[in-house]
Amino acid sequence: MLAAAEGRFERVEVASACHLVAEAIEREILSGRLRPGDGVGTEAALCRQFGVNRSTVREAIRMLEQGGLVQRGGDRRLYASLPRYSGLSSRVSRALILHEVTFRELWATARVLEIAAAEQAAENADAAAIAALEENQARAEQALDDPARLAELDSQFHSLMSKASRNRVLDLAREPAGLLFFPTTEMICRRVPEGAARMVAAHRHLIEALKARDAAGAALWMARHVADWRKGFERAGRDLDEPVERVFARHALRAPY
Amino acid sequence: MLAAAEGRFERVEVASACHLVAEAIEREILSGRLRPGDGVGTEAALCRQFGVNRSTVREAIRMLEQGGLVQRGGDRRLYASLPRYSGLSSRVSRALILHEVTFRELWATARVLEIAAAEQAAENADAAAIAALEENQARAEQALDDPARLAELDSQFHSLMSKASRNRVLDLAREPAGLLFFPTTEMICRRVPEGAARMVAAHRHLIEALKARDAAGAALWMARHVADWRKGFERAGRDLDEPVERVFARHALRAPY
DNA sequence: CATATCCGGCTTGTCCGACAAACTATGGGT
DNA sequence: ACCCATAGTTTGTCGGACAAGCCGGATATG
Repeated sequence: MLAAAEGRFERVEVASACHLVAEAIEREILSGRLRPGDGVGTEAALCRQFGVNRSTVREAIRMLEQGGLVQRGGDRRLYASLPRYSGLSSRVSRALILHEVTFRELWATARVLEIAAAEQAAENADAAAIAALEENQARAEQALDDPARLAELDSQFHSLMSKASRNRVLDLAREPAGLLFFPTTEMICRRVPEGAARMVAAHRHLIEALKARDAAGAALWMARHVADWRKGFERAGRDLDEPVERVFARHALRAPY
Repeated sequence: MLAAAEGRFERVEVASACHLVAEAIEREILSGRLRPGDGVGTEAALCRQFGVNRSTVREAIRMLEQGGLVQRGGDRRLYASLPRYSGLSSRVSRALILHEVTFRELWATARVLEIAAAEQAAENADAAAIAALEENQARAEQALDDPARLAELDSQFHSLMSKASRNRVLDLAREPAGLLFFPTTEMICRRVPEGAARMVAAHRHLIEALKARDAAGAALWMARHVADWRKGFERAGRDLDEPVERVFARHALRAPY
């Protein structure tokens, strides 16, 4: 049994050496004294500084590594680093799957996030971002009869749209849901023949709205696009209240850091 | 220098033993063969099964522990577990701070997420959730002249609202932004005298909208509430394009797992 | 018989020392 | 100035060790 946390007292702070070491290094980075890209020092040096064994230091490093605060360079050396968005997103996706959230929850959340991304992209997208979207669109038009490729391109389209919003908070909030949509979109394209055409049409209108700096138009077309996804999902005979399948963990599982 | 990832070839998969061990255990949990709460086995047992040294197993465990897939019980034994939302949120918040996102990004994202939470809470809140919000409101009305307490209650109010939406995806997407708002709200309450009154008034209207199952009303009042935050922020002489301060890391840093 | 106590085993956290493989740097030869 | 070999560093892993905490069972005691 896990220890019950039933009020009254706070858990007493029993900190093991490796946690203390990890926290010390973490503080150094969070406070800015260690800047991303700086070397953290060799394991032996850390042993000397903290006065603990190398095994202990290595356990601490493993923890920080998972948190993305520290990274091994190509030369295997330790460098302070910024937590990568992608790693965090896949971890959040994983958590969502394990908590068996339903497609309804996923869809309702993705809906507002995607619409917001489209709106803000219409306001903030630069030429490069729009060019990237158009290239994606060109590829999608070549792949109308390849559901797997199309689903991947759709996923990428939304990711590019989110980046185009130049809002990193929004981008990070959106990505976990995006990761979970990807596999389902493929299923929908496979089962609903007209889905592919509607998808690229919506993407086309979205790109036009971005070029025209038309936030309302972008929001409108994104709303339609997301509504289409839901209709396709239901037309494929699926129930929105199903939990997201465990199988999809494979996509979210890929390479955390 | 960090290794450049300059196209052409994918990184060759060079997996160290401890990563392989971690991935093996991770797969076991993601696939459902190990269910949350199940014991994972002692370190010695894992050594025997994988045929590696205990140090290696321990490094693998540290990684999984950080990911929340595995937890030490009160008896220090290893149990499979669900990643806790709170741990993930604080980590995302930390990443946002380190990436020096601006208040503008934060606000624009929180805006849509909070409004969506209010709408969905109006549709889905049960009696218990509404009662929790009312208790929070009662306390806030007692604390009108205590900015720190008020800011904490506001943060809690929005968290409760998000839980009331019964949408776990939305809740998880919203929380990181919420964690970063908390310290700033305190500053605003301190500098803008009328802020506190407007805040509890908005909360009151939100609760009424929830009781009336009035999604549009809830969205409207939440929009006003969030707009107020922004006005207060600007009236306090702050610029939306400032990055979120590092100092706030203290709040986001607390107890990851 | 019920209870209290003690002891031994198991498990974790940490330490020590060791070694192969990969990488760096240094210096020598051309 | 350039190339190569050699020595030194650093990481990843290993094997073994020990103290401290927890558990269960055996034992002593009322």
